Amino acid sequence: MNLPPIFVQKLQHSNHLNSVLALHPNILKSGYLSDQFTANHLLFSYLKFHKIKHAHQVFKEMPSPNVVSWTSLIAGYIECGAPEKGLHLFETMCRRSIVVPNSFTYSAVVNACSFLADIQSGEKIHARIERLGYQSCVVIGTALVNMYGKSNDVAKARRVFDTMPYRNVVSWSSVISVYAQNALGNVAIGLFGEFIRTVSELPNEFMFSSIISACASLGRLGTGRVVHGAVIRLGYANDVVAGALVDMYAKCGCIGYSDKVFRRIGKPCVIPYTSMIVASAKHGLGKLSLELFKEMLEKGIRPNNVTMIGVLYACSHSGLVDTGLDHLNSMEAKHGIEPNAKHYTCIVDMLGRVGRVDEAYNLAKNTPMDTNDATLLWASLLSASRIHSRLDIAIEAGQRLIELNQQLASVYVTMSNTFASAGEWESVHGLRRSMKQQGLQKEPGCSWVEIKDRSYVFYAGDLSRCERVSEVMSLLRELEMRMKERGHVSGSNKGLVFVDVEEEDKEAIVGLHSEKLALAFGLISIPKGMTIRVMKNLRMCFNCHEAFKMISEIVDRDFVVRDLNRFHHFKNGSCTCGDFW
DNA sequence: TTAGGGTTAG
Repeated sequence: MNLPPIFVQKLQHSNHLNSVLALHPNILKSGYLSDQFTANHLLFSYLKFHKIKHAHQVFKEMPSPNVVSWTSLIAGYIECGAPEKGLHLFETMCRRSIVVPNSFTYSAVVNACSFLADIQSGEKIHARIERLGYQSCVVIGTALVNMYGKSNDVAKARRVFDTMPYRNVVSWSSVISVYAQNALGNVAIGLFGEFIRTVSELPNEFMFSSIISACASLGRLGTGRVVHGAVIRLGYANDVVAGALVDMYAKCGCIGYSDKVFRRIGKPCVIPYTSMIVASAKHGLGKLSLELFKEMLEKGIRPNNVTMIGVLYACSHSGLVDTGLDHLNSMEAKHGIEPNAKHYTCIVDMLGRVGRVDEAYNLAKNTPMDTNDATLLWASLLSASRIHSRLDIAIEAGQRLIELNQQLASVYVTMSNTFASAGEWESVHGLRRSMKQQGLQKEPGCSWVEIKDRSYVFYAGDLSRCERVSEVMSLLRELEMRMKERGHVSGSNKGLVFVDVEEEDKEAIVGLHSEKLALAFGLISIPKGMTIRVMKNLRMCFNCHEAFKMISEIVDRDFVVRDLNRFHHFKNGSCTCGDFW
């Protein structure tokens, strides 16, 4: 039996960076850096400890790095969060033409393009992969599916997947996550079913996480519970799946289940904590969010920038303005997290809600950001300005959004509504003309809810497509009556009336009703990219937690989904488990 | 004989 060289054995058994650091000069002195196998092990040992500079030093010290050395270093740069450097290194490798990239190199490079969402480079590399015939490699195919998905080109991702000669559970997970991440949860769920029916492999944690996330975005509680059952039966219990479940139950209105799932995690890491912080915040339980945040800090779990978004979001949605400002101002000193545009957007939103529109505006003006962040921030400020009748700031926010060329139809509608509430009809008509000239049409707001495997869809301003209209209307009347009893009159409807510029004469309040209804059933659908509208109108009218309490008094218990039969799909009819908990 | 693909929270 051939044993690996002695240094390699030692490197393989190094569990601490110090032992690698100690071996390095010995390897150098003994001349073993010219042995590619040993040098590559040294390089890789540094990468295991995320020491990219040390790894690069080894690479430079090697007299003749081979394809493994180049590929390891490229992958190392991607791993440590510098994919652009990985890509640059690949270009150098090709330019020098001494070492030829292989399939391992190409999979790493495609991965770099995924992280950068750089579809231009990705497509060029894809073309080279095809020329070289590497496209039939399952790892490269899967990496390409992921790359197109991360660049939001779902069609191309699917085309690659469909032409793969061999696919495994990783390839299926990848294509399912592409749909889940691109607001096409129904397709993701359909593909999951196809995988279960046609592939003999079992789904794994990656696949389950994506599918649970798809259920969350669609508000598909029934499917989500069935998937949860499968997760339990297959014994999967990692933080990522648990975090996805916490999020799914919260988005489906079941914060109690979120809490149960969360509390069953032995040692939750930062992600489930963040899920639970956000979940509580969305249900109006800001104080619980802050308690959870304190708890995780006490356990020594370090928050990241998303956790801080959750904390600020919690303050914002529970009116804890001063606490929110304190967290913003201390997050860098206390947790080493520099506030970014998303954090400032939470704060602008928080100030805007309580009517501190000038402060919100000053903050918005002075925050540097990219187009996506700017769109969220100015849209939030526009909405707050409308609610608080600040025509001056609404005009500026609207202009900024028009300059950004984002959400134009929404901007025109909100601006028009703001002018309408101020009685400035000339401007309202001007905006309507402008919309017509540009051919802008606002897509109607849409909410949906899944009850016993059936989806009920509600369009703003249009009840004709809504099933069970009379039941819906009677529930709404009762809900509104109770809201009024509890003081949720919401400023003589000023902030609540939803006027569609194209349909101004219709009964405008209907649009709002349909959205309230989705909440009434305890289910808020939040597909990526579509969310905000639904939430925005809701949040202006009442506190979600309060609503859930009221709804549980009104809604028939029959609406709770208890059917777990679809377990059978996963276990050939041998399921006997009737209780999730 | 070292190196490669898929997940969650905003």
